[in-house]
Amino acid sequence: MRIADSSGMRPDADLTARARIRNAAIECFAEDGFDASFRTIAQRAGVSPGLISHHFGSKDALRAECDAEVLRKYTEVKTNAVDRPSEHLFGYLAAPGFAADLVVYMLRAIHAGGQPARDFLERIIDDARGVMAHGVQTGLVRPSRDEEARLRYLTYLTLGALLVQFLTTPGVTPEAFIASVQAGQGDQILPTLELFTEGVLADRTMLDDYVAYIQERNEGATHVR
Amino acid sequence: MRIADSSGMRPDADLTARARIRNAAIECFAEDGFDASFRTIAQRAGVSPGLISHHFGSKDALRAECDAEVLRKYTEVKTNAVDRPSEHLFGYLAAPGFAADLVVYMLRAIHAGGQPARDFLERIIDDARGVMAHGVQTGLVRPSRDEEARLRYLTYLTLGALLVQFLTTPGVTPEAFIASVQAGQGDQILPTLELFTEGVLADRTMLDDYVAYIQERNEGATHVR
DNA sequence: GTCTATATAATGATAGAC
DNA sequence: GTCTATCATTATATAGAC
Repeated sequence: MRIADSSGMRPDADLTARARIRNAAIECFAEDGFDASFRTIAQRAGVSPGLISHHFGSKDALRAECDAEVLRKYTEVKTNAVDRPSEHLFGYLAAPGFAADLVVYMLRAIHAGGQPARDFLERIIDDARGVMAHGVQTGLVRPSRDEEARLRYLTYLTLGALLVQFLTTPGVTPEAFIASVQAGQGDQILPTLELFTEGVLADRTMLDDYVAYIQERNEGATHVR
Repeated sequence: MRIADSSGMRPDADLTARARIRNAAIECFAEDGFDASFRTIAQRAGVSPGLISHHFGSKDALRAECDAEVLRKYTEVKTNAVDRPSEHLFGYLAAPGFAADLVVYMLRAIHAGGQPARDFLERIIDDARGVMAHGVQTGLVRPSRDEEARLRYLTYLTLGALLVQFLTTPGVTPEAFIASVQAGQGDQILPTLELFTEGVLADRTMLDDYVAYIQERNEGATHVR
């Protein structure tokens, strides 16, 4: 079986121009956002701007293919990361800035809003669902009174914090940003561990009162029925 | 003393065209983002597009004035909210969607990135600093091992969650979005109280280990000096 | 398949009449 | 101060040559 880019080399040369354009667009979108122009993308792919329109028809169509490709590679990286390290894994992760481009592309997709943002968000929540369920099962994570609501809210929080920091970091490349996140930028490890271990509120009354209120409300609703 | 818009009425009529343009721009920027065109803004202000250039010179200059005005009104609303309700207060909060425009404008500023995003972020953190310090002082909020780092991280989290939800809510007006947030959209009250009261991790070992590591590192550094 | 050249639309900014 | 008309730029998309 022959796999196109199983080596660690830059897979530019033996790809069709169409695929090169798509990959260049993913990089440009990650670096500059989705208002990256055809000229920029064409230059990176080594083709003329007109060829992009010729192959993809419209910018929306180009972006749709990029979205799909990013999700596909994201799935690939994730499943490879769960399994034991295979030969496949290194080909992707060794390429400098590749996983970074994936993550930053998804941030850009959320940033741009619209239906694609919702699709990516749901996909991220789906993945987090498995991680959280596993954490609860192994006893690492507390059970929640509403697992689904917690899952979504925690995703909003963590994804949003990443986005805010990305947007307010001046002129950073995807690789540099992801590297700084992995290094625990700005002393965030301690506050993260504090919040996730101890919370921030000093006593339980607000939570307990609200839980009691919810229970009363539900009992009342059951009564009516 | 005569105050221009002390009444509860729409303050359009007796404002100069320049001020009407600025206010219209703030509304347009909040609703459509900063790529709202001069034509859109001019239409809302009831003037011609050319007049915007004539008064403000450039779009950046217009936005700078809008930023300043939003920050000014934000300060005004905040200080009025802290003091007892005065006559001034109602004039602003009664106007439908006014506080909403302020909040959403700031979200848009973060969203657009660059130096203005950093300015607004720092301003929000500054305000949160007082709130957190007060919470710790009254015993409502746990003290942190690094108050400043926690402050910043909590701001990233909460502001980011707001931004992600705003970006992934289809075609929502500023007023509707803020209203849904105030109503506790999507069952977020419970997970928020859970997280802030109990955290999510089941035991303390990760936090305790990290705190011990930090202390060792600091002692080592002190030794070297 | 690929390029060059061009059409078309929208934007911010400018000039001059009133 | 305000408007109309226009310019210059940029973007995507298209047409036709090679």
